[in-house]
Amino acid sequence: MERDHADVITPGKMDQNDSEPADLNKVNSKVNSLRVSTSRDITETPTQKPAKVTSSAEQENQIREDEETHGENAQKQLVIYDPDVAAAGAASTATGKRPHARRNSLANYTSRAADVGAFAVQCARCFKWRYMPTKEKYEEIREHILEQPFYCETTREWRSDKSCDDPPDLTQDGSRLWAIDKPNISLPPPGWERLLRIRAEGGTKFADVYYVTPSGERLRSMVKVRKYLEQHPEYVARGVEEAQFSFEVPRPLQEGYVKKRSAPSRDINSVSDVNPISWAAPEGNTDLLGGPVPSAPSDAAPLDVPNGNSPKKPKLMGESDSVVIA
DNA sequence: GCCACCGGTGGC
DNA sequence: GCCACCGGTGGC
Repeated sequence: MERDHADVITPGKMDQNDSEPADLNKVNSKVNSLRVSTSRDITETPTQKPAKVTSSAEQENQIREDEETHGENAQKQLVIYDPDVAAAGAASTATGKRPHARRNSLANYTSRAADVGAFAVQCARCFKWRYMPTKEKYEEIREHILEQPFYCETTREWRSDKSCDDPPDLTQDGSRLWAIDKPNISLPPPGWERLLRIRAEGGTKFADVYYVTPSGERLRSMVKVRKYLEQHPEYVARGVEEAQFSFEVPRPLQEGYVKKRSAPSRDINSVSDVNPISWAAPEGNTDLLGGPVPSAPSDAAPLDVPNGNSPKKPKLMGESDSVVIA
């Protein structure tokens, strides 16, 4: 295949010395530096099955089924995006005028797009979510997630030392925006960065991917990458190749986050919709994530802050969001 | 003027 | 219907 170039970086044991749960603080600080303005009213109809809890055996079967059905692993790696300040966003958009401000200072985040706040990966065994200490580590794991499933013990690599017996690092409550990432995306070449920008709610797209070249240029399509490499053969000489780039974006779990394209021509059929199946219940696959999440006791998800006053009722995933598995 | 962000669309 | 790609533009 074209994506086997695992030797590009092979950090093998790249252990950044993030020990301890301080890792999470790290993640947090990242989060805090980027705000989101999405006014994601949770108008989600709670029609989804409320996270049925099944035996792990059942789940494994479920997983297997899904794997066969969808040809994808059941274990999803996630990009989590913290829409805290939802209220702020709502305020600015309520005026009807374009709040086309760019965030920079975290003080005035009237912006819409934002960076991903934190990354988590689901254990293939217990299905609990584990924070990734850094985006880089996340990307490493994602690159081979299909062949090398992630387990809680993997957190040893950054000395987090979680096991399946430990409570989850976080659960899918309504306090964040969750998105399912695509598996096996190649690491960016050394010196390059893959940038994921989440768009504001209600737009026509969920996110954008940019590659930042070592010299700081931003490339936003394969066409541009190709062109760039042509003009900079030195990178090619050093082994940079197109296969190392992917502009795939995650999918939001929150249905309706992205506006559907309005039908170009009114077709009598489509006008009265009639076809709720077409995307109301996509993939027909709604329980994976809702699985085993142990009712997340008080394990105070490190990221939820602003909504500290929200109902502390442990909402299981699927309860407020319809789970859309990519 | 630059660029981050968004919308639109053509091709699959 | 999705998504790769690109044009437009508001805010700086």
